[in-house]
Amino acid sequence: MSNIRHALTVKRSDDFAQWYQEVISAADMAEESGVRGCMVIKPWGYGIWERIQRLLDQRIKDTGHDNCYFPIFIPLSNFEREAEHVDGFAKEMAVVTHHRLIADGSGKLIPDPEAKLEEPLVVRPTSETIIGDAMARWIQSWRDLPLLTNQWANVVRWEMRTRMFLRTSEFLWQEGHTAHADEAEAKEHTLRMLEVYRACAEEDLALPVIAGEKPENERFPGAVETWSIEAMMQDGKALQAGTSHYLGTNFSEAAGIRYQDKEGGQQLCHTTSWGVSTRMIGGVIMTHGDDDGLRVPPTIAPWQVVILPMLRDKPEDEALLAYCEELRAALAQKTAFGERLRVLLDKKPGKAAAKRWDWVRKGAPVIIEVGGRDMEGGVVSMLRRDALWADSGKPDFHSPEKMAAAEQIPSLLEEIQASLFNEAQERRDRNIERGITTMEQLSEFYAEDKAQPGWAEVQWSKPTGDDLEAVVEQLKALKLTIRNVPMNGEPVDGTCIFTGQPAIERIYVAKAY
RNA sequence: CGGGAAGUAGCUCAGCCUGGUAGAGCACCGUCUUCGGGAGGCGGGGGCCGGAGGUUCGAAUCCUCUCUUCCCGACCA
Repeated sequence: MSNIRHALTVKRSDDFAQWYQEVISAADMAEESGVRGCMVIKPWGYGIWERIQRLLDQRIKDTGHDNCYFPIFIPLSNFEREAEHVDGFAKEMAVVTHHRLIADGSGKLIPDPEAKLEEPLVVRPTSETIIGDAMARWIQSWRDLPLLTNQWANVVRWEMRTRMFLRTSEFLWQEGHTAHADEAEAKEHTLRMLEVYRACAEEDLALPVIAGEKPENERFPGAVETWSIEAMMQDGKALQAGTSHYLGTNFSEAAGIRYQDKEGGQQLCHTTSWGVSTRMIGGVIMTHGDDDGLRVPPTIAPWQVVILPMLRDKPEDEALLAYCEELRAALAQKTAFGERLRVLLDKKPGKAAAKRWDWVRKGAPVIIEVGGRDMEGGVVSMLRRDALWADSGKPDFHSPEKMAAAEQIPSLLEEIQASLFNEAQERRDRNIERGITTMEQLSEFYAEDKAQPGWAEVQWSKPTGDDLEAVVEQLKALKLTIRNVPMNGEPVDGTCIFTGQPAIERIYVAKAY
C-alpha cells in the first residue's frame, strides 16, 4: 500500500489541520478572500452547499415552514431587549455607524462625521430579535399559531480565530424561527427540527450524528433548552453540526409576541429557533475526505458521474465524443435518490489522466474514462472514488459494457452513499469509549500522547450552577467539553464521574471544533 | 485578543544575515515527439518582492507601523 502515489501532499495521519486545508484548495472548494476571516466559496464548494440547501429546504418545507427574508441590519435597540442574548453576542458584532464616506483631502475616504447614524445598526449574527419583532406584528390570535418560518441568509460573527467552513466571520446558513401557543408544542417542535437535522446529516450528507441536549453551560444565549447533533471527525474531535433551541417566552417577553387565546386572554408565545450552516461542509470534508482529497456523498455531489474522454486532438475524437455523449444521455435519464442523475461530460482540453486526478481530488463519486479501445470493445473504464485503489497500488478501474454501466450506476451511487455512511459510523462507534468511570481514567484516556482518542461516554449527576462550572473547569484542563446528553441513552447504573453522586444520565465528552 | 511563525510568479519556496532594483521547480502559453494514462524535448509569457512610511547615492534585503494567513491559547449558537 505504501507505494501508492496519493493525490495530496499531506496525509491525514501526518498533520490533520494542514491536510484539511489542502483538501479545500486541492478540491478547489474555497480560497482566502483578503478580508479577515472571510472566504470565497468557489463553484465546487458552493455547488455542494446548493445541494445541501436544496435537500434541507425541502425537508423544512415538508414540515410546514415557509421561507422569508429579514434585513441584514438590526437596530441596536432591538438587540438590547434580551439580556442574555446581548451578553452572548455583544463581543462579536460588526456595527454600522455611518451611511456615507467623504474625501479627507489626502486621497483617502473616511466615514463622514455628518453622516453618523442616529442609532447604530448591527450586522445580524442571528435573527431572533428582528424576527421576534415581526412575529409580534404578525400574531394576534391563537388562529395565527403555530407560526413556522425559515430564512436562508448570511450572518456575521467577528470571530477571533477562523478556519475555512468551520468558523468564518461571515457564513451562510438557514435559521428557522417558530412561535407556538404553549410550551409542550414548542418543545415538541424543537425536537422535530432536531430530527430533521439528524435525517439531513445522516441521509443526505452521510454524516452519522448523535442527537442530544446540550448541558446548561453550552446553551444558546437566551435559550431555555439547546439541542444539537454532534458528528465525530476523523481526528476524533466532535463537530456540532446543527442546533435546535427551545426559547421559552424569553424572546416573546422582549418583543411582545402575544396572542389572544380562545377564552379571550392574552398569552405569551413560546418560540423556537434552529440552524445549520456552511460548517456542515467542513464536517463532510473531515468525515469523508481521504489522502487523495474529498469524497463527496452522491446525494450532495454537484456532479455524481464525470465522463472523461481520452481526446487526442485528431479526427477520431468525434466518434469518441459521440460514444461518450450516448452514455451521458443515457445516464441523465436515470434516477437515484429520487432525482435525475447529475452527469458531466468533461470535454475541456487536456489529457484524461491529468483531469482524472482533478476529479479525484474534488471527490466526484464515479469517474468514467473512455478511450478508443473502450469504444471498440463497447465498454468504459469506471472508477469508484470511495474505493479508489486496487491492491496493486493502482487506480481500481472496472470495465463494464457501456449500457450496462448506465444501468448499474444508479444503484452504485446508492451503494457508495451507504458505504460512506457505514465507514463513518463504524469509525465513530469504534472510537467511543464507554468504560470510563473515574476522572483518572478520563485523564489517562486523553493523555497528550494519545493521537486520536475519540469520545468518552460517561455518567454524571447533572450538576448545575457553580457545581457545573467546577466540572467544566476540570474538563477544560484536559481540553475537553461536554458535547451533549444523547436522546434515548442507556439507563444509568453508576455514580457521577465528577461528583461521585448517583448518576442521572449519560453524556458525551470530547475535544471539539 | 495574547504567544509563536510567515507573507517574493497561479502554487511550493530560494534569495534577506554580509543593501547594488529577482531566481528555481511545478502550473501556464507555443511547438515537436509521445499516446490506456497523473509523459518528455525545445522555446516562451508572467512578479512595482503584502501595503505605507523611514534610513541610504541605492531597499525584496535594514528600521517603524499596518494588513493578511497559519499554529498554540483565550473566546466561541
